[in-house]
Parts: sequence; C-alpha cells; structure tokens
Amino acid sequence: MTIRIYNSYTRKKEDFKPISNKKVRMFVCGPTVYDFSHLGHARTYIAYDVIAKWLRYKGFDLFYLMNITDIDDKIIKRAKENNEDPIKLARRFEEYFFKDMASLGIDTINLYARASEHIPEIIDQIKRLIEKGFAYVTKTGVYFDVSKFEDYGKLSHQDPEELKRHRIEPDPNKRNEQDFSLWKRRKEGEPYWDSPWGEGRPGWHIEDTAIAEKYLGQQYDIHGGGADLIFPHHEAEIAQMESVSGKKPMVRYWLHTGFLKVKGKKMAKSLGNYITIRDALKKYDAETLRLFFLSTYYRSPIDFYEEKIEQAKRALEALQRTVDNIKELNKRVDGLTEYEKTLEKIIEESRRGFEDAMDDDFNTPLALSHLFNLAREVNKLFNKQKDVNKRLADKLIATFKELGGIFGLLQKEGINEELPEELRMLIEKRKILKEKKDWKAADEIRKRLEDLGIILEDTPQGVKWKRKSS
RNA sequence: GCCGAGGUGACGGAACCAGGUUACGUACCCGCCUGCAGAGCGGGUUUAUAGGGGUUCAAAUCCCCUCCUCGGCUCCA
Repeated sequence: MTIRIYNSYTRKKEDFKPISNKKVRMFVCGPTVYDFSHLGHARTYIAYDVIAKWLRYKGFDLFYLMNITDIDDKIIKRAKENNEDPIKLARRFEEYFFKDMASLGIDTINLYARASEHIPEIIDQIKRLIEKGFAYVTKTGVYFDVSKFEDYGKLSHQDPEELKRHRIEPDPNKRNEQDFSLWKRRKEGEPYWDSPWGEGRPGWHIEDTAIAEKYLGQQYDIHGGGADLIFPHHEAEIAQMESVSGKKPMVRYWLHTGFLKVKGKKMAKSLGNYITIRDALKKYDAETLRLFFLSTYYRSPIDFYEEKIEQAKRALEALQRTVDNIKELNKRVDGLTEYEKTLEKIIEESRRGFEDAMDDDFNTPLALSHLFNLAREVNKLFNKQKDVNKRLADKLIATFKELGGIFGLLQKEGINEELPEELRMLIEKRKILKEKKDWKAADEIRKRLEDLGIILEDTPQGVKWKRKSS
C-alpha cells in the first residue's frame, strides 16, 4: 500500500512519492547542544526514528541526516557562565546527546553534521544569496531580505504583513524588521571564522540549509522537526534554499511532531518541570518510554504524567510476557491443531492491520492495537494447549520481534539467568510439597523466595520464576 | 491582536481527511481457570464523543455558533 503522509505545508494527507523512486532523503532538525536533552527531544526523535524504521521496512532506501547546532547564542552564553570554551561545551553536550539517543534505541540516523564543520558551505550559500540579491550586508552582519521572497510565511500560513507587527527591538540596520540573520559579525569573546564579510559566525537557519544542500541536494523528500520550529526556523529555511536554487519546493513533505507538556504546562526550566532524558531513564527503561510516546499519534500533543508512564509500563510487561511465554512453551514438530491454524491466519491479519495503520501517516497507536490483539490470541492458545507447533512458535516470535522492532520494543532477550543452587533446591522442594498437597509448607517457600525478590508462578506449563520488578 | 492545536469512558488514547458496530491499553469489579496467589481468558464499570443548532435515512466524523484548555507570533524538538 502507498504510504500517506500529513504534510504541514498543505495541511493534508498526501500519497508519499519520493523524488527518485525508492531513494528517500530525510532531514530532521537536531538539537542545539548547550544542555542535557529533555523528554521533548526524546518524543520528537523517537517519532522520526520510527518513521525511518517504517520507511526502511517498506523497502525504501532512506538516507536520514541530522544536523547538530554547535554554534549558537545559547551555547556562547552558557559557556561564558561556565567559563568554558564554547566549542568544548558543545562537544560535551553533543556526547551526552548521542548517549541519550543510543539509550533510547534511536539508531536510524545515517549522518550527524555539525554546523561548525560546514562553515565553507555556509559561506558559499550566503555568497550566492547576496549575488542573487536576496541578502545584504550591514555593519552587524548579513541578512536575508524577506521582501524579496514572496512565499515567506507560506509554511506557517502567516501573512508577512502580520509578521511585521509584533517584533521586538527593531534593528535599524535591517531593511525589513523580519529579516533574519545569515552571518553575525564577531563580538568579543565569541568563536569566529573568516568570511568575505569579516570575522563572525553563521546564523541559525543557514546552518541547516547549507548542510542539507551538501548531503541531500537542493530538493529532497522529507524535512522534520518539532512543531515549534515551523516559525521562524523552517520558514527561513525555505526562503534561503528556494532563493538559492530557484527550485520549488525545497522539500516535498514537511513533518512536525506535537509538543510535549508536563502536567499541562510547557516544559521549561523556569517552571521547574524540565525532565532530562537521562533522569527519565533512571526511572523507566527505554522501551517503556518508547511505548509511552508511541501510544499517542506523533502529531498530537502529549501531556506527561508519571501515572501514564506506569500504564505504559504495565502494558509493555504484558506484551513481553506473552512473547516470553511462547519461547518457553514446549515445541512439537507435527501438524497444526485447529486453534493453531486459526492463529496462523490471525498473524497475517495482525501484520496487515499493523501495516495499514503505519501506512496511514504513521498511526502508531492503531498499529500497536494490532500487536495487542495478536498477543491476546496467543494467550488464548496458552489456555488451550500445553505445547505448540514449533514452526508456528517461531513465526509468532519473529512477528513480534519484527513489528515490535519497528517501535524499538520487545527487543530484549529473556534473561537466561541461572538461579543459585540454594534457591533452585527450594523451588524443587516446593514442587514435591505441592505434589503431596502440603499447601502450607509450599506457600511458606513461595513467601520466602518472594522476600528474596523471586516471584514464583505456577502455570500449566510448570513453575516459572522472575525477579520482582522495581 | 494575529496564527495554530485540542476538548472522547475511572484514566490514557484511536477512529474524524474518505459520515453507518466508541478500537486498543491501564485501573477496578464479577466469572472461568487455579489448592491458593499470579498470569491468562470472558463479561462488566451508572448517559464516554464539551454545549447548542443545522445538513442527512444515519454525525465523534460535515457546516454554523458558544464555552473551555493549550501552544506559536522572541531562543526552543
């Protein structure tokens, strides 16, 4: 089936047709590395991670590029406060960012590109903008002249006249108040590079288009980011790139993720509700966080409450339990029972349902529901039979792994931990007591093990144990 | 002021674009299973689609009005 994607630019779902057949080029705005990444970043980058995984699952040859803003006012400001070199500070937080991404299981990005390592490309793009008359030089730097670009405001659907109105502290050197900076002239104590317009550093928006042009070309398929970037950042990117290339559109599909709130409020340090990824990962594992985020459509806002994550945690545990149970079931090699035949059909239906949901603008909550449905059908099998056809079991596990894998879920191998001899003896002893129907003594052992953090469960397939979860 | 998102059960959250069983998950209750517990399965949780009007055989879905919440317009994923 064709993938349908909601395009923020047209505000409609459109059939996904990459520019060159099976090759897909995607750019997602990366972070400004001046502090630890927070749950808002996690939400956005998990969303694009799943989108990337889905495109690859569908057979597209995806190149996924992310920039890293390592030169920026905020970095410089923070560096001054810390009395640290700005580039060093940026490298430090970039390192933390990569670690956080890895912890969250985000592994789809082909290339990270630092702004500071693309100064020649940035300068070159600014040069071409000046040559074409879209940019001009002032005492403070180089600016983009938005009056020369008639589509300015199209992505955010704002009237350029309207945008003029509420600007703070107009710069007298600028032709139009909403003109944005391409090159900022050097100030004391700031990192700088040489340029035809004097020493200085690039503006924020030009980093992205220079990097994107280098690796993806002047026109590409998907550009993503948080909804907060629509204006002015993405608007500026369109202005820059389409002015330089003369080609429209710069990007076929604009994707924007919904905002993350914390208890109804925007997450902000000043409100004291700023949650970093690393802090969240101390309490919840990555799969739980992923399930939490993916339970909501990527475009919808999410309100973060601890209770909601608890819900996600339980749901994930149940799903994982089902998968683990299949693994532990005795395997037969003979033919399928009636119910197994039914189940085989349900596997296919679930996969189809999952695929259709994902094809419809990456509807992860709906796709998840098919995974849960399949799990329920599998659990019915456990109630009916003590063993399972091996081929079917393998297929079930493979399906859960593969579809779950698109979400970054169900990837943990059951821990084949051996219990200490002493504890195993206790379990053996309890088994004998149970056979003798000495329930009291058996329960005492179960209680004793529980106190040691071992939960015993009697199942039709025998005694199982697990560690108490925190 | 301008632009935008949204208000669905106890809670989270789909379905809205292409009108016709309120999916799925969590919690709680009952039943089955079990020696018990847990897990699982089945059923249920008083009127769940903000309110009002309209179109229609039929509205959560389309149109209009009202109320409320949140975000952007300055750095932001």
